[in-house]
Amino acid sequence: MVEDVVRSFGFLTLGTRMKRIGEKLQADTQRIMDELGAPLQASQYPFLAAIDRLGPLTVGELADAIGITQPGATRTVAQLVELGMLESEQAPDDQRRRIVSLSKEGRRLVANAKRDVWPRIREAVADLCGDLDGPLLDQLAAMEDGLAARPLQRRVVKVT
Amino acid sequence: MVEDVVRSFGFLTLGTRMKRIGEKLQADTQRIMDELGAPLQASQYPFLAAIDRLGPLTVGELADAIGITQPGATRTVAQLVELGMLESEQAPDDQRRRIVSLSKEGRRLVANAKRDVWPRIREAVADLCGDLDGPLLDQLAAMEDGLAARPLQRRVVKVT
DNA sequence: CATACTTATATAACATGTAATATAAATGGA
DNA sequence: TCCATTTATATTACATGTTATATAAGTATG
Repeated sequence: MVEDVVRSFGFLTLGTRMKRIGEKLQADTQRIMDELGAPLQASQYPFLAAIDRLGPLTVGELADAIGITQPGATRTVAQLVELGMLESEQAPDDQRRRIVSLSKEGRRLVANAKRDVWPRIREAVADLCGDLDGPLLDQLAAMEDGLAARPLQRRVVKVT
Repeated sequence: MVEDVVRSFGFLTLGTRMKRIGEKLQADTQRIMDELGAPLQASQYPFLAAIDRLGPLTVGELADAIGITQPGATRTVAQLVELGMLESEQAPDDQRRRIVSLSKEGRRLVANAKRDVWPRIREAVADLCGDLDGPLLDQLAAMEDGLAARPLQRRVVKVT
């Protein structure tokens, strides 16, 4: 076994390390959703959830709400419209803006996810890091060790 | 201002959020390095640092040490060889393995970075989150607020 | 009111990760 | 020893973020 230098370097490589943990969490989350029959990419759900929570939003507002750049939001919105989960229409007063809202199927998907999928993911992540405390680097180490010992999939309450 | 839903959703979107913070840290780190005249991408330094710390490594060992997949390591090693920072040679006993080591210029770059760049980055990140404590989500919020208030670049001790 | 600025979205080029698979070398058992 | 399996690296296709820039619509000023 080779030493994990990104862990050893501490604050110097914190960005790399947080990105790496985030990607691992997203990948595990994706597997949980696949098992539960959720038909989208994990990265696409924040768009549905944001509109479900805040109501119809423009592309720029979605980018802000999700914390990515506008071109990223434009692309994912286009994918979700293509998949029939979102609808977008020109704003009546300002032809530059596009108002993005949930389609009927999008609303159905969100309702199912809220009932069957999101609570389980929340619990699994809480199982991993809900009780953590102390310095940041220690918590990150605990998360990495915890994921290695038992990935998120095995922390999900079984579907009966 | 639109609500930051990734923050609001807590554990449900933790992966997205950690990835987002990691990317921001990397981007800020990149800017610091650019200002300090370090000529590589932030994501390439872990390769140099790993070999500096552990000695010559194979591609697979580098991937393990840095925590990425082997194809990612193969690509970055190829870039750094192309840039003249790394050298790779076939292992004498096993023609499949490539032993990757620092070139003369790579060693010079690491020496400079260790003296002038890495300590400053470490300090800047420590300034952001060295004193954090408590639950993970609170610490992440503090990091996001801290970065928004004063990016890493402005936490670097000025070069005299 | 025409022209210059600003704003919202789209597009292009690129960075950096992944998974799946190809290729070549080493290894082990009939 | 030969062939099947395993292992190490390379390649391909793709996901998802970025920055820079184009385009089109709104706004404001001479």
